[in-house]
Amino acid sequence: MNYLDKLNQVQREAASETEGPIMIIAGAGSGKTRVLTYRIAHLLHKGVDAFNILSLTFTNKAAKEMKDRIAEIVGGTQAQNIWAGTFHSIFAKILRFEAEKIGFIANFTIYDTDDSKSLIKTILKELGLDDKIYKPALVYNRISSAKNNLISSSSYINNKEITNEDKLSGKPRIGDIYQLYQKRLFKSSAMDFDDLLFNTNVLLRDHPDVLHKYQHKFKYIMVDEYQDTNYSQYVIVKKLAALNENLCVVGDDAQSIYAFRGANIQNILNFKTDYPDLKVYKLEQNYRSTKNIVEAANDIISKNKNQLKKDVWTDNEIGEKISLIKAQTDNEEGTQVARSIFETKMNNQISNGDFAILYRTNAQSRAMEEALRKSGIAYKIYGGLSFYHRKEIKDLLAYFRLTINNNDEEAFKRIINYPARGIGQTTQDKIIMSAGQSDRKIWDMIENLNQDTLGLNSGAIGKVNEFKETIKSFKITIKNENAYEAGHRIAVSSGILKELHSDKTPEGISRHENIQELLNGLKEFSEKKISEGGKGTLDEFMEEIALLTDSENDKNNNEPKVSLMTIHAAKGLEFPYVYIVGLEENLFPSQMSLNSRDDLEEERRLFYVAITRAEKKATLSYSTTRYKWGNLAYCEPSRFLKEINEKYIETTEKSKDENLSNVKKINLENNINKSNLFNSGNFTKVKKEIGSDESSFISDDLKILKTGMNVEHQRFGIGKVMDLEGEFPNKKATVFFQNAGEKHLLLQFAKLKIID
DNA sequence: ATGTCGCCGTTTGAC
DNA sequence: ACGGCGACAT
Repeated sequence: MNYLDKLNQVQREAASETEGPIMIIAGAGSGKTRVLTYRIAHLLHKGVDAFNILSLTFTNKAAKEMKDRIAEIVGGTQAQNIWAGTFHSIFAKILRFEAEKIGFIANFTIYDTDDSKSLIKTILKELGLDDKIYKPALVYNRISSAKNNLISSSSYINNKEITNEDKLSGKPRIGDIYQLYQKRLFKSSAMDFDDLLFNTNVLLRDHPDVLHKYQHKFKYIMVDEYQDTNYSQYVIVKKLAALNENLCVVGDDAQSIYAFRGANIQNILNFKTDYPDLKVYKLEQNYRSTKNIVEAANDIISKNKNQLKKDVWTDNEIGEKISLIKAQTDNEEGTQVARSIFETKMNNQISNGDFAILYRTNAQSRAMEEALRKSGIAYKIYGGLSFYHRKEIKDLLAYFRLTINNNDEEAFKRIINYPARGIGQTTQDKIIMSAGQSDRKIWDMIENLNQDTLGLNSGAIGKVNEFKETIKSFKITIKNENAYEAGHRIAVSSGILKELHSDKTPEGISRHENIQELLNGLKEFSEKKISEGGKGTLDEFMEEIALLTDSENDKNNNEPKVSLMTIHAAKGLEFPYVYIVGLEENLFPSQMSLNSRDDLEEERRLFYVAITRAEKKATLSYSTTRYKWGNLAYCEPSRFLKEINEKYIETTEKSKDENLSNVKKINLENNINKSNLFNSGNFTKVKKEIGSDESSFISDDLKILKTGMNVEHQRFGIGKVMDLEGEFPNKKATVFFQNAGEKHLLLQFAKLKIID
């Protein structure tokens, strides 16, 4: 049987049109992965060498799955030779290979976001800038977005428009920070995530021979999720494809959800201008979901102004309507979702693996997790604080990093005094600051401490020298031993294992277990590499894990589990039953997105992505209250709920009763009784709600307060009471409080002092 | 130099 | 609720 027979007409055309520039606009669930897979299989079948194919995917997991499926179709091991992976991993590989061309060493370190922010903090300290004004996260974003638009630090500083913006926002020195930041990265032989793309651009721009080499190598290029590429990625692709122009991009503007990190929807829209003889295919038939889901999703996305015309439809059954769950608290939301999963599972005889719970922010996972655990439902959380971001793991990895790359400043800072070896802040500052202000690299300083005039006492010098010798001995270790042996030795000799072993708190034990797990991972890695005829060194291990994300690190555990993840992480995945939780204003859509139409439209696309993950049924839920920053917050149902036509939503007697528009709001102004027992200057008490452990306002408390009253809040200081609103019959109420031009929602009464 | 306490800001998303 | 950080004590 011909493998192309498994595709519909348009899919087949798109898959078999192998030459020239092609754009595939693929609606949700329209089988784009399938098309890409068959397209590559088709190329191989036609005799194209696997080494000439470059496939850029959104996750490494997607790349791996694609390779496996291609191998199934065409057979043989050729599929493994395809260059497939994320932009970051593919170009990191190329950059290591070509490192010396741009002045780097091949085993440069890749800084993650934490490292980058930490470096920014160091620089702020050196420049004497206030990190309250120059918030590291903000500075990082600013630098990141410059890099993603291929603006170097010098062009940043020379760009009037940009520097004016910074001046207006009261942060005129961001350009200087950027410049210093790059200098420090370079001195540390390190690149951050954005540098992997930026420096690839530098490499291809300044070294025509290298460009030619890869243009010839990558005769066929495919880019998945093209709507989420940024300018820097766009230029790379454009350059690489310039010779053969066998470029196929696949995307869906309706699923563009990464504008916040520089993704540029224009990349799709401009594609036609770049390639006039472009062929465009639209995949509009959805194979994934029921009619109900497809139509509801269309309904949602139609509220967006900016989009390409597309008509997604399906031949599938009508299916079940969307259910709505209303809860009183975030914990109850979890309980109801867990109960619904349990019931659905029983009624349909299906497994945990058929369910996913999707949320807007990682913080929401907690309530879901608890409820599932109580119900005895197996689950797995994807994303969040990934394994490799845990402190203890980063600590041990920092030893690996510093051993491999002695100039890795962030790794150095992390472990120079961990476990404690008597090298205090003062000593560290002297070393790092003077290395920072001179042109010398960290390791150069360390190697020549004795002759230095850093003003260190002999005790400190001795201790640092001891540390230096330790790292030097590790260098020999990693040359002679495989990743596991070396890793284990370092974990022991560094004192990390001992340090954690002596910590008998539950956290300490868990940290110790994590280290053991990392060592197990090293063992697996070494054994696998050795069985493949390689060495399985620690260097290789570090290269592989630097760009891994948690979802790609899936343990091959066969027990089916409910998947918990953010909607962003769910991109590209599908599940029979999908629960989208926390559909509340200021949560989804996120509060941060309410300022601009573009941001709100991105949130709406995110909702679209969420709902189109569902095959059989989508369930939406929201809660009327939720803990936020340890306080109870009152929540309104999300505007997105109202945007779905009611005909797609299941209305039971119960939910009719609690209809969205029915959320009662009573202004308590007229309920306030002036002749209350209240005495000025007192702290009111936290009242307990019956049947729950929440502390919150109840209407009796509210009788004391009146709009316009001056009150002192422990956190926010002195301000005025602005609004009082409550919801009966729950007798809960919300107090808005204004001070210093900011409006706060007060959630806890405990620390409120009434002044007059 | 190290450890403890209380205050502060934090949370959109992630290669 | 929680982690990071500065202030302060040991």
